[in-house]
Amino acid sequence: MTEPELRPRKTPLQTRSKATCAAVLEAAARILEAEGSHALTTNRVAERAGVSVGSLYQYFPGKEAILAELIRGLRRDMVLTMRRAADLGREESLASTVELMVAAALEHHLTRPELARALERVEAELPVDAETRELKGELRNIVADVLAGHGIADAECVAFDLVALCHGLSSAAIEAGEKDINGLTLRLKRAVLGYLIAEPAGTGR
Amino acid sequence: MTEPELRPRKTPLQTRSKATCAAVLEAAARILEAEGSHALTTNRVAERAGVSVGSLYQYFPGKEAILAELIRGLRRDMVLTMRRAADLGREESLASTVELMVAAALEHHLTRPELARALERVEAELPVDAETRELKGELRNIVADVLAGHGIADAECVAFDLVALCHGLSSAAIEAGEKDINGLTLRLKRAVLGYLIAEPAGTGR
Amino acid sequence: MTEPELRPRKTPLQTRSKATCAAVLEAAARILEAEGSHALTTNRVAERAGVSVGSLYQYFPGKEAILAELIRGLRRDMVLTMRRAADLGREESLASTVELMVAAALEHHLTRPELARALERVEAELPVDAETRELKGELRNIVADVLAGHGIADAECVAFDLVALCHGLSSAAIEAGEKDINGLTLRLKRAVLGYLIAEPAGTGR
Amino acid sequence: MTEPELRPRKTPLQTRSKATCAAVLEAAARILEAEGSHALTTNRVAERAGVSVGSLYQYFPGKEAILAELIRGLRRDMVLTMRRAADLGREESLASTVELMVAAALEHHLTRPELARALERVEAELPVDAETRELKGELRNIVADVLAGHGIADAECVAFDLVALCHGLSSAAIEAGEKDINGLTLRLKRAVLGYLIAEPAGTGR
DNA sequence: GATGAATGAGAGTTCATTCAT
DNA sequence: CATGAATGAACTCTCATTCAT
Repeated sequence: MTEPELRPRKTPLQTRSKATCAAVLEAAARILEAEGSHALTTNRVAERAGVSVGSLYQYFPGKEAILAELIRGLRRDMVLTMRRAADLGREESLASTVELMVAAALEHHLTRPELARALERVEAELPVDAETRELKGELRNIVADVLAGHGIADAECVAFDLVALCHGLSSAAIEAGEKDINGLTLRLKRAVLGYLIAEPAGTGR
Repeated sequence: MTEPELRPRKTPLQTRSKATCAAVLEAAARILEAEGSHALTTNRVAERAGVSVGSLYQYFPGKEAILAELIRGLRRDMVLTMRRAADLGREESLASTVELMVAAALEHHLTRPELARALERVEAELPVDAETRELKGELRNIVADVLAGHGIADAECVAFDLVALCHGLSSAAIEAGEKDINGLTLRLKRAVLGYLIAEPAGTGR
Repeated sequence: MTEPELRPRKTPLQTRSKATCAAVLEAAARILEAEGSHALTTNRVAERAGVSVGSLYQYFPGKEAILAELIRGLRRDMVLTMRRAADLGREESLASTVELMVAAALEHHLTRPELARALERVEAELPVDAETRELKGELRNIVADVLAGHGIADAECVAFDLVALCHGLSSAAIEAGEKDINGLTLRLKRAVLGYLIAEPAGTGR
Repeated sequence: MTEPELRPRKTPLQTRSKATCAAVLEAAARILEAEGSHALTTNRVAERAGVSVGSLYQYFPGKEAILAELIRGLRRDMVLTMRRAADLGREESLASTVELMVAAALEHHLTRPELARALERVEAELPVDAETRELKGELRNIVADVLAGHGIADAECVAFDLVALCHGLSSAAIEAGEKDINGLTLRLKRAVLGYLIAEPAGTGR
């Protein structure tokens, strides 16, 4: 099984190329959120992007590469948003910082919920490329750093759990059609702070 | 867009039929966990099941119906396991009951982790059929009943959150290759009990 | 290209067999007239006939044989009806006899119009079997005999033309949804008598 | 029952496209006349056209659309031929005009008899598209105009009958292997003029 | 004889990708 | 470089026919 190339073919420097590239990505995103991944065909993407299939293949080695790039884009955004939240919360109480970060995490599900959902599913079926893996690690590191800064033990593992648990909760809520974002933020905060407060179980007796 | 039929075509009563039907489902499951949903073609399923395509179509109106049936099977198992756990914990402390139920939830991710993951992704792309929706509600009801029995307020919403959060956490952990099941159980317990202990946020000052 | 067998497999003598046979034919007829020949599958015919596919194949060597039998049935009816009309008109004027025969011809299009149409199309795609060919000749002979009895020259050729022309006219009218059968009978009579009156062209100058 | 699309997918403007399109139609015609509609499969058409199936589907949404296009082509030809005949006969006697038009009608059966027959059968099984219906009306209008121009009453109904009757007669003759075209023309003329001469029946005592 | 589960060749159709223009 | 016509492997699904029960 030869892994398909997931990187763009060339990093376009010229203006026109960049525009084409962006148009392709945006077209793919729109199809993905409107009709799901089964409707994403290269021909349709090209058409929607106002570009010929040939041109599409000029910039992306294949369909998967487009998806991979969309995923990287989303992940980059997440890392950026999260880093900003972490920075803002640097001098704050743990509770406040958690609130900021939870809001940041939610943002990702709120701006283009269908796109986020679709990409998540796609991501699970695609071989993870190096950059994506790195970005995921980065995200957890940001959280871990914040936790460590507040003296929380075993920050890395806790960060992992908190990210996962937030992800599960917000995905489910958004998918269930939850509209009350404030309420959802509070529930996420409760989950996070609860986890942090609860004594690491297993110590008991 | 005509929704594809997701129910099996005939419920086989004879022995031979039942065997064929089961063979198809098992073959589909195996392909799914070994190669992912993109490798699941009706011809391959039939071949792997040692059955002709024609026979496959005698029992399932299409690929999607096979997937839907696998999903229903999994969900039925989950409900059963969870109900058993809830019953066992009837006279126990909240902490003990949580432990039982968390273990039950994990079981589902542990028996055939890849299959569970694949089906989850597939489920998100498929139109949900009535029975699946009902089974999901049932699961939350079981949890909500337990919570209510322990005097927890707003049991339904809390049940939703707990199920979602456990799901997120265990999926992520299993996917990350976590092998220490005891440890994972403890982390899940911590998340659940933490959420329950934490005062419903937003009340603060 | 081996011609498929178009004769029934056995001429059933027992009562039950005859019933099965008839049920199959009637089921096929019903499907044909309600949904067209593309919907005529052996499985559906069997089901509709309340018989197993196996039994169907006991009496007919294949799908085509069922169709061929239906065609023969229709042709036999036509010959019978037409012979009766010819007999009735034996002592009558030409005009009256023509009226009787035209009515007889129309009957065939009126009792089960859709079935007649469907079978006609099917017949054109099927290799003609001996009996059908004979029946068609028979029909023309009946007409030719009547014509000859009225002193018309070249009766065989004229019979051919009259049959064809009536067929064309009534098919088209029925297909166009004509409901006024009396009117249609008059038009057919006009066509037939007109043809007979008109001097064999080509003799002119 | 969703009606299949019968219009071509794109009207090809470039030279290459037009060639492909034409090749497909011609291949389909050849298969139809040589082996009948049951042998007309998209793969075979493509192969015979020296084109890939993909290309075929680029221009036609399916098998039926190819057939529909062939039918439209034939009908267009018929209308053209008939109009020309009607124009030629403008200053002539009724008998001469009839001769011209009868010859025109026959032409259609003579150039590619098998094709014409096959398409006729197919047409009866296909949902009629708008253009085809229009062309059929057009044909009758041409005839009706000629008749009206010669002072014939109820020209539309008569036109309908004449077209139908000619169709029936020539189809049957051609199918029966008639080779004497002059003779056939005379018989058609006799049928038409006879119908016109014969008093509209039903008036008689 | 009757049954109906099983068969599998083959039909229709799509879509990622290439390449002549 | 851009274009979009062409490609064809692969996929879903049907249905005439057989044969073990």
